Amino acid sequence: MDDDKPPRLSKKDVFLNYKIWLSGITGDGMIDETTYRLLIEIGELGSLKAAADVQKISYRKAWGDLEKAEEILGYALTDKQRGGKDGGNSALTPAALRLLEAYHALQQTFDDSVEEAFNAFKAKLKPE
Amino acid sequence: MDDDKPPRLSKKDVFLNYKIWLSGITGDGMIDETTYRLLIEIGELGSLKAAADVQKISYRKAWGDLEKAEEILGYALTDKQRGGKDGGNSALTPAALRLLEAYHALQQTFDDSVEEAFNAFKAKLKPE
DNA sequence: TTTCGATATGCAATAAGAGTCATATCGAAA
DNA sequence: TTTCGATATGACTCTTATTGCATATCGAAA
Repeated sequence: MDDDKPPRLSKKDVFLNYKIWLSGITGDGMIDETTYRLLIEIGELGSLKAAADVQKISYRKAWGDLEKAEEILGYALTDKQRGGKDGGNSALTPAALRLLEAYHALQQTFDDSVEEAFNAFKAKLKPE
Repeated sequence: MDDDKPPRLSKKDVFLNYKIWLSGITGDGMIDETTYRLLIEIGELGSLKAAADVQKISYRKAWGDLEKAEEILGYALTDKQRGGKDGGNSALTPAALRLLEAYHALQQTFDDSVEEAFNAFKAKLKPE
């Protein structure tokens, strides 16, 4: 009795959104999806500036986000070099790699439980 | 081997935060914790203004939030009366009651899975 | 020793969201 | 038919976040 019609999008469809982030006790600053992706790109491109460009956020913000992230955790996420022919570069620390992996797992867990919870939600709401 | 030391708070402790919300396809407006609590209070107090006051948000915002919520869902969450001796009043529709119940269950599911996921996260991060 | 481009950082300009203020509308009860 | 207080809504102000701009610093390679 399970019909497999593809779920049609109606103008009145409702979606569940969520956002998770890490913070320190002060609540000042956070490590969220933006920070996560920024770090991923830094690891990939070896440059904070390049990572900021790819993520389409200002270098100013990217730099600040990274600063906050390291402040919250209390340890460095990147090794940064200034100067040199190419102007400088940034690389992820081993700690950053662990963070990314753990954060990714966290997101995955959420994605899973979100879908499940949302299905239950819609089922409850359905009988208009 | 499980020592029951109360978890000490260090300046470098990290906390997991999350937020969930419902939205329509347009992404304009949302139904979140604020809306949820506002509706609860409306049901309790029979007045949007009173609910806004209790929640310590401006009537302007409360009204707008409610407007958006109903727009997203495509049906009324409140029956509103203007005029009369007491100036008017608001009451929840049966649909609103269902929404609140479903939303609450959604939050509950999250609260549970969050704690679990975060514990796993911290365990992964621990081996500094 | 000059050069080049990324890192580093302050600060003014903007944009987005929420709050404040003002004002209109409504209708049961006095 | 006057009154009172909540609903309704525009418009402006305030806050906070982000962008944008300017400017300094660094150091390997040419």
